[in-house]
Amino acid sequence: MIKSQLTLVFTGMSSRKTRPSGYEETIAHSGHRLTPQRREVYNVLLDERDHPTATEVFIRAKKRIPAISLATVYNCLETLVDCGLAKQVNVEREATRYCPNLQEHGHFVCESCGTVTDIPLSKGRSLSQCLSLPGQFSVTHSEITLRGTCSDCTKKPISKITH
Amino acid sequence: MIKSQLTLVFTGMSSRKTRPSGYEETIAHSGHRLTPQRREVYNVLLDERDHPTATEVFIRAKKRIPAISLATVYNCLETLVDCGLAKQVNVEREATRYCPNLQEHGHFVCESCGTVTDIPLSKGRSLSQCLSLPGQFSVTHSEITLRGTCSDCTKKPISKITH
DNA sequence: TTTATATTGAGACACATTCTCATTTATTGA
DNA sequence: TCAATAAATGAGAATGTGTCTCAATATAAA
Repeated sequence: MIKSQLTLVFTGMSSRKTRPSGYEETIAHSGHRLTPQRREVYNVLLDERDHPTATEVFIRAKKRIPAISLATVYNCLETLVDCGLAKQVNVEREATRYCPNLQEHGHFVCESCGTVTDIPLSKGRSLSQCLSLPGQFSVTHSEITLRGTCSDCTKKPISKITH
Repeated sequence: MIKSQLTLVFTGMSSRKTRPSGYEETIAHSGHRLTPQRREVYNVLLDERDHPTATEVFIRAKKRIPAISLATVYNCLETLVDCGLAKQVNVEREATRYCPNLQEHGHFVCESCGTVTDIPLSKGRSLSQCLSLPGQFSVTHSEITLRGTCSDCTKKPISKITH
């Protein structure tokens, strides 16, 4: 019964773009179980690459698993981050957003429409090269965020952010 | 009475390093008043460049103005940011920190001891050069944060963060 | 002075996130 | 197959940071 439902889920997923092959193994091998909730939360991230917050993921996941709770969404997102399948993106002190893009990249936040866009690094550059770091500092993570006006809003400057 | 106290405060301040000359005018000309509370909150930032949170500023400011409240510290910090005399520094979703360094710079967060260090940009670089930004994107602010192990903790790796 | 405006600060509030813990689900080992 | 064990879910309470409200106070302008 539940098994067949999972099969459907799998069928639906095979059309999703750029899903890392073996993501199920990634979860399993991290010592976590691949539950229906985790699977769907991950699908939500893959389906719309717009850096949703936990609450937004919750709303989208509810369409697929109506009984899912916000706490579970938080748990699932944490698991995905643990496994390395998603990254947290923090903009100022707004709610944390989630991003399944595993390449090293920066983010652009449009102050007009609020969208968060992935921006690739300049070719052959790493972020820590941008700073003149004193010796003995060893970097494990780096993060860069730009703010301004995105391409769309530059073209039609009428639409203002409404939230 | 209060006037003479302020004079003392000024005397104390003259020894503070790299205080922008004319900071009083900066506040005044921004349409804000230079109150004792704002003055001392600013002094707290200048005295210890360790990126304190609002609560930490509150604790330090209380030693100088025992009656000051946390809400006022928040108000004062907001005013200083408005005037451009301080910047907010957000690390993950931790409490916002405040920084009176007005040069464009990045931050290094030590995952061992928790300190936040200012890191100057590489000579002749701007942050947006690190990313390959599509046309039509215009940048107004940029922010870079590195995480890892700082110089001190590399040397003595015993001390671990305890909070 | 008198009036208008700005600031302070106590407490209530908003929000994102985490915690607790009973229930459910899955896995392992006889 | 059937416990026994382990892990995950989810509802609600709790936490922490930061904001809002508003009355009291202080300052500046007329």
